[in-house]
Amino acid sequence: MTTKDKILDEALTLFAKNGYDGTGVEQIAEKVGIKAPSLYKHFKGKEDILNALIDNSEARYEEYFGSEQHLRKLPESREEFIRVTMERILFTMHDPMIRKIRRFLVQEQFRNDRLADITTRHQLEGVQKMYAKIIEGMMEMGLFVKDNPALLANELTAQVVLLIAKADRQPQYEQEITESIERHIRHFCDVYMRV
Amino acid sequence: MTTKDKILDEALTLFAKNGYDGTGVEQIAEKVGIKAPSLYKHFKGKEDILNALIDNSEARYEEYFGSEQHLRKLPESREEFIRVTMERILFTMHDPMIRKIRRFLVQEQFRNDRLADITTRHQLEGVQKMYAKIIEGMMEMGLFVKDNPALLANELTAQVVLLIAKADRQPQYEQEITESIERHIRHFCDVYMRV
DNA sequence: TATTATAGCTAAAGCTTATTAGCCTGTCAA
DNA sequence: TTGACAGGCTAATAAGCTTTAGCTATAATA
Repeated sequence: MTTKDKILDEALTLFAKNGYDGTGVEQIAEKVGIKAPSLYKHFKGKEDILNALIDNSEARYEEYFGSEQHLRKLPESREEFIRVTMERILFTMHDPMIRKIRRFLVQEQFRNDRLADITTRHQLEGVQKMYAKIIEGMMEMGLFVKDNPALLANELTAQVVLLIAKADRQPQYEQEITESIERHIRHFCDVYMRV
Repeated sequence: MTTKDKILDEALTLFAKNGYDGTGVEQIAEKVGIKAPSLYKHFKGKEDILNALIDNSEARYEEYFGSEQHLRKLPESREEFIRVTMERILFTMHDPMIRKIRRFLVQEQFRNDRLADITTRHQLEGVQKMYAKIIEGMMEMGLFVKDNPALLANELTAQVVLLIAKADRQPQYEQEITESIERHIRHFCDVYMRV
């Protein structure tokens, strides 16, 4: 891991924790193990670090939501659908990098148009499109009732996104949040799955 | 409006726009029309202003979600339910004070436990409880199918909350967001209302 | 009327912050 | 071997920040 990458990594950690304005370049440097002025050998300034992080968030978005990996093997039963969906949600909740990006975006979403756009893609369009495809595939397999897949994907994901956001700010409720999410998914299956 | 109130008002406006750390006491003072040191005749410091704002957000929560005003006259038809729900949502979206509190909370939710708690109440529990009661009442009237009202309320409100958040950061999409919300509510009625 | 409190002001302290200038060392290529 | 460069360092600058001290005028009160 190069120093440049280490800077980005620690900067993201700190921005996620204390926000961009709440984080000093000195703090970042200290975590990296160098002195603040040395940062300027790698980046033009604090804002340059921010922009690099935005680029990374954008790339991460493509990588995670853009791939069609999740389509390779569609769930073939109600229980399998619930299981893989819960697995994906728990992964999203706990993966350190995704967590940091999520917290970072939530706090900085109003800083500029690009951040606003990425936040919407992460929070709405990304998950929505991903599940729309899965649900569409499962409709063709006769597992879901025929309906607008995009609309159903929204019904499924909106609550999950909100509950994950709650877990981010109040980790002490994680247990019950996870249960709420599973309850919601089961309810979703009750309503939209073919018996 | 006293100076103290004016300070709180302008502080909230600025915190909502640029965040707490992104706002200087000098800016607040300037908006109020006084010099920065004069602020200290009214508040012990910047953090004292923040705490007063948190108190206000808490009070505003009670006032808006705690009241049972919305229960006095329950909608008596599908179209009336859609109409009053859309009205309430549009009000929530546009009311300047509620908007500011929403933006403020979103950005500062990680600053301390109290802010995290209030954010959850505003974003989840408040709306959810309010609609749970409305839906429960309408179930008794035979308008909704019998089900768990809290669960249905979640299905209804989660998407609305997410879409309002999107409108906050990307007001240029307000038109389509409003349409999405109405579409979602109609879908909700299709699924859960008695014909 | 005398006095006291309120609420503004200027000046400035004192700290933090981002950034720059300039130096030093080790590495690698000519 | 020499020279260039990458990447670290210290010292310092310059600006910004919050907050305090102390002055003044007005309004309320005894």
